[in-house]
Parts: sequence; C-alpha cells; structure tokens
Amino acid sequence: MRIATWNVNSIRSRIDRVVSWLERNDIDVLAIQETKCREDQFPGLELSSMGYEFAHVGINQWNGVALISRVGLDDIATSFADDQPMFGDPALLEPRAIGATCGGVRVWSFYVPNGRELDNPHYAYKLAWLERLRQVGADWLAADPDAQIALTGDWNVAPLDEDVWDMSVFEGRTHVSAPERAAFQAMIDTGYADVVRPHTPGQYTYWDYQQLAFPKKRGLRIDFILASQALASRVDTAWIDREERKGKGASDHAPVVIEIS
DNA sequence: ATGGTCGAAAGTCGA
Repeated sequence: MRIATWNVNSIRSRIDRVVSWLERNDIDVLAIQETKCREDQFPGLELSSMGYEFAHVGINQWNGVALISRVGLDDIATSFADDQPMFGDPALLEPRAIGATCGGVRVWSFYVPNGRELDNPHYAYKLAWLERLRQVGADWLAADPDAQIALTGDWNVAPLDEDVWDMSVFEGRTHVSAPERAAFQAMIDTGYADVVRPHTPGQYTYWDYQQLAFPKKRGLRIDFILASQALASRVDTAWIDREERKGKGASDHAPVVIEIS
C-alpha cells in the first residue's frame, strides 16, 4: 500500500496534475494540504470517477485539507481535537486537520500554521497548535500502543540544518527556530518516527516559486510522514517526487510517499 | 537571458 502527502497549493488549479500523478504512481491514499477552496468547490468528480473516495474540509480561499483513498475512508474527523487551537478575531477553527481510517491505517492530513514571523501572533498559534497535537497524539498511543497511525502533511518546520538550503538566510525567521524544532522533535519523542528521512538523505520537499529557487536547489524539507511504531515497522521504502515540482503549473511542494507491506 | 512567483473571495494578502 502506498500513502502519500502533498501540499498542492490549490486543488482546483492542480486537479489535472493530481489525477495524473495518482494514476502514474499507483497511490492508495493521498493526504493533501492547501486545497484553497470551500467544500462545494472541491473537484471530487474527477477523483470519484477514478475510484477514489475523498473527504475535505475547507471554508474559504485559505488552508483546507483533504484525504483521498481507494482503500476505504472511515471515521472521518475534521479536526484533531475538540479544542484544536484557533486563530484570528473572532477566533476561527481553521481547516488544517482531517483524519480517516484507510486500509487499517489512521491517516491524518495536517497543514501546520506557517507562523509568519517570530513576533507575529501566528507564531504563538503555531506553537500552541503543535503542542496540542503532540498531546493528542500521545493520547492516541496511550489508548492503543499498537495503533497504526500516519501523521502526514506540511509541518512548516525544517527540523535540521541540513533541511535548509542556507541557514544564514533563515536566521531570525520561522521554520528553523528552536521552539519550532523542539515541538517537532517532541512529536518524534512521543512515538512517531520520521519514516521518510532514512530513505531520502539530503532531499528537500519545498522550493519557493520566487528567485528561481527550484533550479538553484534552494529548498527546504518541511513535509513529513510520521508513523507510529506499529506502522513504521511496515514501511519498506519512501521517496520524495522531485520530478513533480518541475514544469509549468507545478505546486511549490513535491509529493512525499511511503510504501508499506 | 544577467532577471525571474503564484493563487485566491485579487487590485491585497498569504505563502
């Protein structure tokens, strides 16, 4: 079974690429982020005609996450907790998390808040969001230590210096700050392993659209699949599809895939 | 060709 995550940066402008990519790569479950549309705007017909079920949560042009599966899509949750941190005035529950059980695996698609700048309220929101997710993730494992759980998505954190094309450029910026990195490491310490990194040393998942970042190899590794121990032991291989970042109409993120036995 | 983004409820904001 193949499980993937991909920040598509607008599903409506990318649906042809997504459909083609699913077909070419024999994907069973795809978690997507930044759908950037309301639920009534989601291009589901193209997916259902291919034999995929889908679940999406989106309320406006920002954020939005979805799950696409051809191995079942049960027990859909559109937030990771009833008290998932909110943002804005008035405080809004943003569509940044969706989970479902697909082929026996509890799969989550997360779009972690960006943080914007270190002194922006969005940064405190990001840290609160990650910490609450860690607590909930710990609860899931406490309830069932053998649970097969995949925490996938755009984490908006580059955990290691090697995940950043030039650390000097990111000094004093989000994605690399010590609290963000500690929050990401806390997820791993809670019992969710990064099952992609061992198979993809030195690779990035995101390249800015600006300044020809992609051809200049100026990228970041910020998209991850974290797996509970029971699931991690089934991972045979993983890869980052850098080819999908190429050409006209590409997302600024590449898909990340794991293959499990 | 010596600079250079993209998407959306666009004419500005978010990434």
